Amino acid sequence: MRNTRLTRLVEEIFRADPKPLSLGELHERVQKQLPATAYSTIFRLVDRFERAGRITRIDWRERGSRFEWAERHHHHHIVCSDCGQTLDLDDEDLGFSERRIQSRTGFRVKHHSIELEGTCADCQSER
Amino acid sequence: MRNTRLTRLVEEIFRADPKPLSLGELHERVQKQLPATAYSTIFRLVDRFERAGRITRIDWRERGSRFEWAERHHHHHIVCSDCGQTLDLDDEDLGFSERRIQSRTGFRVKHHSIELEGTCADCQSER
DNA sequence: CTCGTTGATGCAAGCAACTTGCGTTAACGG
DNA sequence: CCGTTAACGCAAGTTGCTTGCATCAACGAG
Repeated sequence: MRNTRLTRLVEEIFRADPKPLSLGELHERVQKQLPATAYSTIFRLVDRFERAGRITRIDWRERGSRFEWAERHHHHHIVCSDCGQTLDLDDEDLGFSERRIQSRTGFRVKHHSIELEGTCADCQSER
Repeated sequence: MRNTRLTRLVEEIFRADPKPLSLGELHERVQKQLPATAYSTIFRLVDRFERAGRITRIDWRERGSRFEWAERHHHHHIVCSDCGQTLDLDDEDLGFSERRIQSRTGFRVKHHSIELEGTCADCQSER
C-alpha cells in the first residue's frame, strides 16, 4: 500500500476518534479535508486496509456495516440505545471462549461477532 | 393481520424447514407455489410478521439480513464456512449472561446479537 | 534527481437489495 | 351478500455498494 495524503488522513481520523464509522461517515469526514475525494475511493481504500488487516469490519444490526481501526485489542461493543454511547467489551467480559464452543459443538470457531444493545448506567439513573 | 393464502404458505415454509431465509430466498420458495407473488409483497408481509413478533430478523456478516420463524426458543447460530450447515446455540452454550454484563459495565442489556462462523466437525475430518 | 511503472484516484455508470406509490383484488365483519 | 380496508401486483425510486476506464502521482531503479 502506498503512502498517500488520503491514507494518512484516514489513519489520522481513526486514531483521533476510534469509533466505528460507516463508509458514508468516513467519506464525509475525509471530504472536510480533501473535498474532491470520491466515495468509490474511500470504498477501495477501506477494502485495501481491511485486506491488509489494518481495518476491521463490524456489522451493526440496524446501522449497517461499519469499520474500525484494527490496531487495538480484539473486542466487541455495547451501544446505549438512549444516548448512543459505546463501550468496548472483551471476550472475558462476555464469558466467551472458543474452546467452550468447540467442545460443545465440534465446530472450530474462525470468527465471532457479538454486538449488544442496552441502557448505560447514566441513562438508567436519569429516571 | 388477515389470513391469506400467502400468510399460510409463508408460515408453512418456515415450519417445514426452520432455517433463516433472506427475502430473496423466501420469495423464490413462495413463487414455487404462487408464481405471481411479487417481491414487494414478500417484503411487506415479512415486515408485518416481524412487527407482530412472529418473525425475527437476524444479521449475518456476509450473507446479509435473514429472517426466522419466531416461535422458537431464544438462540444464536454458528455457520460452517465450508458447507453452510448451521447449528443453534443458546446463551448457556456461549457462557453468556446479561447479569454478568450488567455487573461488569453497568449497562442493562436489552438485546444481544451473536453470530459465529467456523468449520463444522464433518468438514474438519474431511482432511 | 529523473523517469517509467503501476498502484491510487475521480467520475460516471452499473448493480442488487430494499422501499414506496398507486390502482386493483379479496378477506372478513356486519 | 356487501362495503370497508388490508393485501396484493406492478413498476418506479432509493440507497449503498461495486466496477470500468482514463488520468494522476508514489516511489524505486537507474
